Amino acid sequence: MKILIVEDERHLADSMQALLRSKGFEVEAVYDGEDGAQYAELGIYDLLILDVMMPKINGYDVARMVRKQHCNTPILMLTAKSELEDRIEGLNAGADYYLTKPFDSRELLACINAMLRRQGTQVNDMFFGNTHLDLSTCKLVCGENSIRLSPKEFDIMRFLLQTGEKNLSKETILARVWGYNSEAVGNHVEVFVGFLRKKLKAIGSNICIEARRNLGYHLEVEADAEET
Amino acid sequence: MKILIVEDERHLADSMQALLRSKGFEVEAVYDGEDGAQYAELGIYDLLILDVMMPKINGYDVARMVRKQHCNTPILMLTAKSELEDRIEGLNAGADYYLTKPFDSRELLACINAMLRRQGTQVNDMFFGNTHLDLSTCKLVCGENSIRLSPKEFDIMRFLLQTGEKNLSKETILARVWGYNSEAVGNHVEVFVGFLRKKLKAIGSNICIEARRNLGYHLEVEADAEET
DNA sequence: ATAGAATTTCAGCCGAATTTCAGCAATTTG
DNA sequence: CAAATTGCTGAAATTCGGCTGAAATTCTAT
Repeated sequence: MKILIVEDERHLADSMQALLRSKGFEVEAVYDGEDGAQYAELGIYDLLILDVMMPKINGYDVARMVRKQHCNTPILMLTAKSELEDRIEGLNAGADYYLTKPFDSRELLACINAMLRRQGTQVNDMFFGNTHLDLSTCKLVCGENSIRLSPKEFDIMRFLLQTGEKNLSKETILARVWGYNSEAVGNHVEVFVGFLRKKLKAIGSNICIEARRNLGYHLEVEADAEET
Repeated sequence: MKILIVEDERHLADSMQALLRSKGFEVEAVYDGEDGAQYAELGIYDLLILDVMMPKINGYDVARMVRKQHCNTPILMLTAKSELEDRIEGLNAGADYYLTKPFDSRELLACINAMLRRQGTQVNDMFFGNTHLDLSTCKLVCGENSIRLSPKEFDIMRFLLQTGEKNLSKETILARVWGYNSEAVGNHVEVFVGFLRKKLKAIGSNICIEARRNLGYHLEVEADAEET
């Protein structure tokens, strides 16, 4: 579960980061709107926390930019301003929730949980076709059979399950699994997709990882009954 | 878009109902928690607006009951209480948003829109005749049949569907699909139009790609049996 | 240190997507 | 009607991204 914090008050950013880490989230933080927009648009986060008043680009505009990229990661907006107009502007800019500073950490957690719950980000197992991924043991399970996934295999499989039939580009997978600016290249993804396909087959899964040339990968249930 | 209001203050319920109706929503209202739970569990609404303090069953419990039925309609909770603990309880009970009374009608609309926006499965399809193009899977669909389009086929088909019956010149298609200054020539378009015609036929579509000598292409619905 | 697992690297292959082309069909023009 | 132009089509050729197996390297736990 990956969360991006965009907040220029270092102190607040750090304490939120610590709080969320302690709850088991992966957290990254950046400190101005420009970086925020750039990272957010990668589409690799499960949740964005945006401050409104920030250097370079304000939170409303970051939200609008992100939405314009057809990236619909849930957005929690934070602000010291509690004026009605601000809340409305935030929501209309694409935010999903609006929290006024100062806020209680329990409230932050409650609304983060509400948003993730809504987004359908699974906490236990993720299902697709006749198969599911056990998040606590990192195993792919299909009926009686199961097989262990290596860390990277697991990350990729989870990401694929999250987006299901929607397309995931290699670049997005690289950014999420190998990190924003790593050396890794497309072939890495190809190799791991190969590993996953082999393992899916080994347990008799009907999940296919389909490639769309130049676009990326997505899942499908093997049953293709479409011909002339 | 169907909304259920559960609110015991008649006056407020009525004015919300009027407001939302004026914005084009279908709205129903009930006036206590028991009715609320019963209606909500039908699972036919796109959004629930729940008051917290109500006769018979309070809003938190209605939310919990609804969620327990695996009904995950988005819930907007309304309350006069603005205490931290209440907000947290509401969110943890399954609410998606918490609005404090009295609220501004514009804020109500903004957050309803935000919730519906999130809920909305953004399935982008383009229709023509008996056929549609699924933009997320790049498939042409006609009734039970569907067929995958290659990237260039997809681009051209989408462009044609966009302009529909209006004429599209080969040059325009070349500029759009192959790029402003590419080597591609008219025959490229002809070949791909051929591919598309074959695929349209294969799925039993009634869409025709008609050519107008020296002008270009446009779509038409196949008009059978009208000859002399 | 060592075995075993996980990841990276790489070269060659494969096939879908695209391009090319030649010949035929249809339409227009003189 | 014949000539000229434009559009259609099937088949062959080409290209390029994605796939694969094997070897090399790095990581991890004992």
